Amino acid sequence: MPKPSFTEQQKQIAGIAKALSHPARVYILQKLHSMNACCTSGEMIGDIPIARSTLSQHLKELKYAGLIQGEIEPPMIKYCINKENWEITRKIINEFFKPAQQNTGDCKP
Amino acid sequence: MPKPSFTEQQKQIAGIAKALSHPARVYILQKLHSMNACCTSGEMIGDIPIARSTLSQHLKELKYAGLIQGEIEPPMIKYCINKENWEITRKIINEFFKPAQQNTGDCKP
DNA sequence: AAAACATTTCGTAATTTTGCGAAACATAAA
DNA sequence: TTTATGTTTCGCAAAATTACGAAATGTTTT
Repeated sequence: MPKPSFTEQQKQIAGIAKALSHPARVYILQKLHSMNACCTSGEMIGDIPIARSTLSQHLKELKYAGLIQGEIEPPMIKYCINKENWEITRKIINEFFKPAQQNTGDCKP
Repeated sequence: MPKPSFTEQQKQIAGIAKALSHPARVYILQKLHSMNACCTSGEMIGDIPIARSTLSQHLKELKYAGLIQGEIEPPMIKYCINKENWEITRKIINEFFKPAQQNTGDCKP
C-alpha cells in the first residue's frame, strides 16, 4: 500500500509555525498585536538588528501567511494584525495544544 | 544608539515554532499527544511519506527542542511527549496568542 | 522638474534545512 | 557466532531561508 501523504491540517499547522519561526517575525507580531494598532516598517526597524530590506522580506512572509495586512498611506505603509486570520490561527493552535485524553497504553495505529 | 538584539522570549517562541514548522514533526506530535502514549519510529513510518532516516532526523529535532523524549526498550525506542515541557510550551504559545487590549491608535514605540 | 522620503524588489552570497541510501550500532534470536 | 531486527548516524545533494546593499518604485515637497 502507498504511503499516505501529510494531511492538510498538518500542512496548515506547519505553515503557521513556519511564519512564527524567526525572532524578527515574532517581534513584528508581538508589536502589532500588543499595541493593537498599525505601524510602519520605519517604526519597527530601530528595534531589531536587521537591515530594512530584510525586515521587508519578513513583513512579506507574514502577509503571505495571512497574519498581517498592510494599508498604503503614502508615503508609508501601515501594517496591522489581520484580526480575522489571527483568531482562526489562535483556535487552530489552541486545538493542537489542548490537553490529552487519559490513556497509558502504547501506540495503537 | 546601537540596535537592540532580539529578546530571549522572541528567540524562545521562534524556537518552538521552528520545531513545529514541518508536517512530519506536526504528525509526530499529534500522534504521540492524541494517543497519550508511547510509540516507536517503526510504528510511525507507515503513516508518512518520508524515509526512515529522515523520520529519525525529525525525531531528533523534537527531542532537542524538548517536546518529546525517547525511552530505550530494546530493540526499540519508544517515543513519548515530554509532558512537562509540553505544558510549558502550551502556556508560552497561549500567552502569545491571547486577546489584545483595546486600542485603536497607531504605533507608539 | 528635481530632491527628498519610505519602502520594496533585485541580485547574490552564506547558511540551514530536508531528503535519501548506505553503512553502522545495539540487542535478541537461532 | 551468525543472522535478523529496529533504529540511528554518515555523507552527500538539492532546495529553502536569511541576509545585505544597491537600485527601483511611488509619493510628496521644494
